[in-house]
Amino acid sequence: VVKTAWLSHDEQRTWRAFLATTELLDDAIDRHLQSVSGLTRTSYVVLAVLSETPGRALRMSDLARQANSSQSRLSHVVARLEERGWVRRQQCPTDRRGQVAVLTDTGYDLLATTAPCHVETVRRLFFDPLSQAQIRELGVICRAVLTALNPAGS
Amino acid sequence: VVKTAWLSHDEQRTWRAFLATTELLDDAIDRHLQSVSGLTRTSYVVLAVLSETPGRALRMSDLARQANSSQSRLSHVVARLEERGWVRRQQCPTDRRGQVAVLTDTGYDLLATTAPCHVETVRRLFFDPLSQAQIRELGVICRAVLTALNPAGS
DNA sequence: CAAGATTGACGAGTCAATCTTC
DNA sequence: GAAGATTGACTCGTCAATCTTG
Repeated sequence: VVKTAWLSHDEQRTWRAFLATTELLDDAIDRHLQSVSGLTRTSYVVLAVLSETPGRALRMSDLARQANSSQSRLSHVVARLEERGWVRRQQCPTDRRGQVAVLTDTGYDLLATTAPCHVETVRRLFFDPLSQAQIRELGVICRAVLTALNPAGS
Repeated sequence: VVKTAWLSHDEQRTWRAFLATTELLDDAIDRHLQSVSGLTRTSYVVLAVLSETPGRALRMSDLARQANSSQSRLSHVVARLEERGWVRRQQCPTDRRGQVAVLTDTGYDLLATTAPCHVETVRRLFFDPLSQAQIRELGVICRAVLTALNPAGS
């Protein structure tokens, strides 16, 4: 019954390995981030993106794009981050529809504390098992999939 | 402040690309599965694993391992699948603590209908942008990460 | 009417607690 | 006491509806 353009043997194996890897890796990283900082992967990425932006501020829609998040997801996340005082929202001066999310000093401090620990986990779980060449090749592969996924480009 | 064993340039680029790829790919696949079958990626994988097992039945803990899921997650998922009549639970004959999840005929039919469509999506989003060599190399890379992630092996 | 952003209800996953059997 | 499995409360993300400004 299941035969319409089925996967080849290599594809099947790769797909299974990819699924398992992303699932287990995501779970492990989520658990670690949660335990050391109370942050979700999503909220960590939001803080990280803000911290790298000049002025540590971004419009909600730009932030959503750069954090690979939907607008509604971002709204919820930022609302939670604001409750805890890590982010603040302001009216956008040039567009009255817009809101600008600003990383607070407290938020920056939290990120500065969390980041090294997080990076260490990423390195241990993800990079240590790979060679330099594999890391570069994986980058090429991901960007190829990304380009196809996101015709608009980022 | 953020300088403890930071990532190299290549690592940074690869990590960002990997994050974006998995996030966007997962979202796209979830949305597609949901729209054509009402299934989650998790529940789809559960049904798929069962369908490939002789007897279309597995103990909960084995099913959890093979579906890369926690026990509690699996309990919730199977409860939902059972409500809709796609899976049924039975006492394990050899261990009175155990439960066996069994794929029903209705569940199998649903999977048989959904699978080709899902595979088509996976092929289009994931495999089409990649060469044969890249697919094999990605498999090698994922298995290397997996091995490090899961010392017990599966 | 389209774009930016938010909200509320609902579905799904996590954690800790619990129950049963080994 | 540990393993198999479940449950309930809580958090997070999605979708559709809504509101406001362009």
